[in-house]
Amino acid sequence: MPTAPPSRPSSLTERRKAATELEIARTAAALFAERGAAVTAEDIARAAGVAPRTFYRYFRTKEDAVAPLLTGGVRDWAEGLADLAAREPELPLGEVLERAAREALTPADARAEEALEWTRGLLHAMQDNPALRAVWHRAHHESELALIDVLARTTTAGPLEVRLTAAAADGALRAAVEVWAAGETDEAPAELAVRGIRLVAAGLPWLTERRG
Amino acid sequence: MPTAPPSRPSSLTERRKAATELEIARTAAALFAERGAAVTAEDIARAAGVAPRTFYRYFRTKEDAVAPLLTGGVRDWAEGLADLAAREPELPLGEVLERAAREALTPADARAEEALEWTRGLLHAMQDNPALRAVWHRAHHESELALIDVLARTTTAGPLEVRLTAAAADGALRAAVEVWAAGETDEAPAELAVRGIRLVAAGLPWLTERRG
DNA sequence: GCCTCAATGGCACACTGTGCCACCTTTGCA
DNA sequence: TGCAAAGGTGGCACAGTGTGCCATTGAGGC
Repeated sequence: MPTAPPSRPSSLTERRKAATELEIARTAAALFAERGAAVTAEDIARAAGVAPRTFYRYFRTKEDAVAPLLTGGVRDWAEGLADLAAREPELPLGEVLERAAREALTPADARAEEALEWTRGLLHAMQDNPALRAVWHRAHHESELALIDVLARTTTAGPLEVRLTAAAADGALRAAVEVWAAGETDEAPAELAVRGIRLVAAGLPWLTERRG
Repeated sequence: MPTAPPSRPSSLTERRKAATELEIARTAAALFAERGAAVTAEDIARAAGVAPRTFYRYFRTKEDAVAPLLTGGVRDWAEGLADLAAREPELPLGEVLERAAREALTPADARAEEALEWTRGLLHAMQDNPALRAVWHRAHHESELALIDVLARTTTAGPLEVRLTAAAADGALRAAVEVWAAGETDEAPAELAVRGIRLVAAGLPWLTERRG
């Protein structure tokens, strides 16, 4: 999960802003994981050492505060695949999706590793916090839009096919992270995602097999 | 979209409650479609002829007010397929999904027809109203949970496969309704959904084909 | 060292959603 | 028919959310 392009050596002000944003995000994630939905924006602001008014300058809602830790992987994937699809016009789309997924879900540094660990706790906290889950869903919605855009430009598939493929591919990424976060497997998120994307491309045989 | 089991001949009080709920839902849908997100709970309440306090007895948030018109189809689908899977243990799961989808998305009466029409307007209003879109996504999240439950009980597929199938199948239903609502096709929602489910089961060839 | 500008925080405000209570209609029963 | 229990409704107060506006302060360019 690269999440940030090598982090250009920025000015003091910019570095402080980035540090504050990350501090708020960590604080919010910890509080949501610890106390569930019974956390106020003021709680987060105070614990992060900023004024409530400042908190809302960084994030539009209190749930949004966890986005930097929660949705980085999805964002990276959506951006990465658009780039890759343009850069390698020969590559089948399935492979574009796989490579971008592997890159986005393989932690590249300590920062990305930490975000992935927070993701685990946040996905758990979502179980009984709809507003928090909405952040997750919104990120995936945006990734779907990006996918629809790429598919519409690079295939001749019809509207249903395009939207369906976007939903299924994004669903594969989402399922991979959710299965990993639930502790239902030993595989790494990146491996799960690649496997999921291949399944989607090849078909789901247990839907056509006779049950019994 | 049956949405309501034949509507048992209820008491006066119950019929009034149902009428009030529907009136609020219609009012909310009309206001959201007309004015976007710039609608207050008080606006909806006043236009529907109830007190704000009463409004919040019917719905937890102002966006939830549109749920009876927006999410009926998805709910019917999720419930229908659980029933059907149990009732016809021989039927391949793909066919269970298809039949339930056809039933849930084929308007059964004027009430269902109306709801489907509102759905169109609401899906459009969602474009610039994240809170409204969250209602849509939450309904699909619940449908996914129902699907995961059915799949876990009736197949031997692993955790990734189960979650992935749930995401893809629900995604097919969602894509079908969204494509229809966007006016990108002449097909009916039910036909689109069935076609989508079959695609998911059989695989998506344009992901493996070489581009050009 | 000064000047500009952006980040911060305080304040007021509209709006959201809920607990509590008082009222009144419906409903069940004598 | 009369009456009491039950439940729907609405008013009120209140904690919390999110934003516009303005003063203060510290960083970065000259």
